[in-house]
Amino acid sequence: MKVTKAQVQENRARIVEMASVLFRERGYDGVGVAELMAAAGLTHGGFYKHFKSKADLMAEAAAEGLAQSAANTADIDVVAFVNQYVSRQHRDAPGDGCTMAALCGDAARQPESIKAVFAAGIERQLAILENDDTAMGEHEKREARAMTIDSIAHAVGAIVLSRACPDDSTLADEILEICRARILSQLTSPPAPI
Amino acid sequence: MKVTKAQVQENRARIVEMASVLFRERGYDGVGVAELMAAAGLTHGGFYKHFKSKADLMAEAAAEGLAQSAANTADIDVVAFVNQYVSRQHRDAPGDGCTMAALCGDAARQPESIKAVFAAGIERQLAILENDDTAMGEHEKREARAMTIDSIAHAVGAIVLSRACPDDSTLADEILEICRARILSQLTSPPAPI
DNA sequence: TGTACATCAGTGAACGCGCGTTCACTGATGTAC
DNA sequence: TGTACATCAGTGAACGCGCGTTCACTGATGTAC
Repeated sequence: MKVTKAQVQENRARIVEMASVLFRERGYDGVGVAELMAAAGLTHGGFYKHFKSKADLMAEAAAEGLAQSAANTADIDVVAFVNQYVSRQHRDAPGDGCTMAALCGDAARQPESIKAVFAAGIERQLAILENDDTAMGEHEKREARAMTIDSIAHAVGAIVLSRACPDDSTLADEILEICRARILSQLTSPPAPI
Repeated sequence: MKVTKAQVQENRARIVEMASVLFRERGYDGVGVAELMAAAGLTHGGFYKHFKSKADLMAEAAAEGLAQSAANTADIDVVAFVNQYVSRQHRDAPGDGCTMAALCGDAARQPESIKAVFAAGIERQLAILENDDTAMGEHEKREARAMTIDSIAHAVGAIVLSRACPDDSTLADEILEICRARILSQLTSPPAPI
């Protein structure tokens, strides 16, 4: 049962797409190759016609997830980004959410090749959010980058800590609300540079 | 080969202690029962004389790790905490480091019982760092708590993002240095309350 | 205090299970004529 | 354009492996007398 070239491409893309969602929801060890293929409407045997190994797909799925996040935030500024990022909706839907927040804990234990994908994803997200003006001087550019890095780390920390709390806990919501307010206030009135 | 009561207690404590380190280094799925027991100098068969299941040990090891972190920061203030927390040494030694930073990604996918342990650990850490004065009014207390929650989330985010980057990457160090400076500056000159 | 025996932490083989991966086979597609 | 054949994505059974867990057994400890 050979399949058209277009179908092959479509199938492969669907595997990567489903993997990027399922990995975010349950972690790299939480989803098997068979389940991944089933989610894409295929059987497990064909997996290795598309990928060298599960680790290979992990890297590609991470890249896909990070690129998707970047694309989703291409037309909004940092304030809007923080508002939608540090929210209950995002926290409660990791499969549709940020790959950094969902998988950076897993990434830390993966080979360098996957960490490199994450670093590239972070840089890409920075480039989009920095919103750097060609008129800015070197100093302002450095400041803008620092501010964005700080906001992303802060926001990731809020989501990741909040997700580690019981589903109905007040602490989980408290973390989100406090952090969102503080990140936003820091963005509008940044501290003096060091 | 029965063993003295004291030895039993000591063995059990050593299993929990080793588990708390190994889980932080490699995640809950990254270490098996046999390896855990071997690390404690025992064989895997006796595991179930001490614990109902691996999940049971996971909860206990998390509690142990969180309690240890709390104990380690009992005599320092928030500034000192941030300085040692948001550092390369901490990032590069997860086994000796913060359980929240090392395992909150895993915890998010664990049953509520383990999340409850994490929430309790966070509250405990807060109680220690808040350093609240009995002379403080309700408002100041709430502010102090908010500041501490924010700083912890911020610091966790910095470590967790930095660990997801390649070992020798400049981005990994950049994240740490920028975040440490910002957290500290926010602690010394907090933004106006909302 | 000394003796006889029950207890139970620890051992290591064995269990079923699900994992990542391999393989012989299928059959529609895409190509060569 | 029509025919013959090679290709190769997809299938599903099978592989070895390591996992969490169970079990019969051991033998020093702790207890009862």
